[in-house]
Amino acid sequence: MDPGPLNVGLLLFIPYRELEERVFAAVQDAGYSDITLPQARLFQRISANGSRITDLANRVYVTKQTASVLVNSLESNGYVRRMPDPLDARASLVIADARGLAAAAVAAAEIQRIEAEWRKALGTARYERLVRDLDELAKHTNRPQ
Amino acid sequence: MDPGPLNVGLLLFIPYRELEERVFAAVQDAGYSDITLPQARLFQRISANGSRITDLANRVYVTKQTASVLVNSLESNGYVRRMPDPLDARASLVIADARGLAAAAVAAAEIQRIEAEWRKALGTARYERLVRDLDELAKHTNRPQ
DNA sequence: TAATATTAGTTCGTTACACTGACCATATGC
DNA sequence: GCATATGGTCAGTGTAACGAACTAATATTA
Repeated sequence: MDPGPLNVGLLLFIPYRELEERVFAAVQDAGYSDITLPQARLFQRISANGSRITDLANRVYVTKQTASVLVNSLESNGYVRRMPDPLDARASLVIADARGLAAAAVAAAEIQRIEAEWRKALGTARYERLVRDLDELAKHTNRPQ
Repeated sequence: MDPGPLNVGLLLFIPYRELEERVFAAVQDAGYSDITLPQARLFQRISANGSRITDLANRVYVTKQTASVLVNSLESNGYVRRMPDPLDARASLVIADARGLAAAAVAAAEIQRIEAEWRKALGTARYERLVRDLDELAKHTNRPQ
């Protein structure tokens, strides 16, 4: 049952998905059980000063229709709110609301825990280097981040 | 519109998803338009000597019911076939079929192209090091790979 | 400044996906 | 031999994904 050598995509995917799974479980266990994984994936891409639907859609790789639906759900449950974009009356800015900020704190704490594990597994220097290289690679993609 | 500093999860996600998107588009453009992204994600985890539904479900992070549905679709379109598992009469092995192998070749070619770009962007030594470190990190997760 | 084209976002309708629960068949342990 | 665990499917439901069509506001250009 040897799956064969893993390509780069899978090598990126495996730790990514492991982290996501653990963080999402931590958030759920902390009482935020009315958020789904696709909603959480969108939520974490919202910037502190608010993000437009279209930007979120691009970051998450979904259509703006889908992003709109996800934001509606998040809004219904108090994770985010919409505010008018002062620069463009067509647009609105999605911004984290109280419940969203509280959930984000739980997520951040779990990420810290996982990073500590990974540092231990690879050694601090090697881990820090990995993060820097990933950052460089992410910059190289021409996506809106 | 500064999204703030990106956590490790996102740093892994961004290049992963970029690669996936490009590979999937290449496969579609090559005429394999009857495969969906979730199906392709499962397909690429099938080992050369066949994989069980349960193993695929674990690798892809879906339930075995979902994996079963995805395999059915892939089977209908000639990407995979099921064969009985000689070691366990309850199980069956999912294995790539002709159309699946042809599509996989297209995917592999596109991955090579992307890796060449990434090597160029980071420098060969740094890129090879990154891949090794990712491999180490993937090994550290206790998931079935 | 009036006509035209773009862009931001929503609504509608449809399909695929993902989950839980329940179930059958085979294996395994005592 | 009987209880229990495991591999897989079936049924039912809700969410998420898409394309197409639409409204409203902004840019563009004549």
